[in-house]
Amino acid sequence: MGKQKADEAKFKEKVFEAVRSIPRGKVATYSDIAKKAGSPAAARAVGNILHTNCDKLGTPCYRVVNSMGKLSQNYAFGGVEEQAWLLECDGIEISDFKVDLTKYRI
DNA sequence: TAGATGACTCACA
DNA sequence: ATGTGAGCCATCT
Repeated sequence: MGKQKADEAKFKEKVFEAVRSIPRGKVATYSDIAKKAGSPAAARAVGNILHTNCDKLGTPCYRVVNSMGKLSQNYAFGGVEEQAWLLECDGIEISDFKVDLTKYRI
């Protein structure tokens, strides 16, 4: 029967799945991921989950940016420089550590 | 167990 | 247009 813990774990899994589902050359916002995970208001939780896991090998968390298209301000992966580099590798143009959501947002 | 934290977002002044 | 405040959800201590 539905345990609360299982539900939370599922949310986390969904978040990762959503992040992994971001096509190459595109980016998504925390709100978008949260929406896909089933909780449109869990943008904050999404960031925490990615931070706790930071599974950059299986989950391209570098394709996740905030609503302003700006990269993580806090310590992530190894610095926004790393994230910007990875995004550029995907063909996304970065300007002042920001991406054009009108162009690259899913 | 409850309280505080944070890779966010929106609304208002 | 810029700055501040409150809301929301999962994780950590």
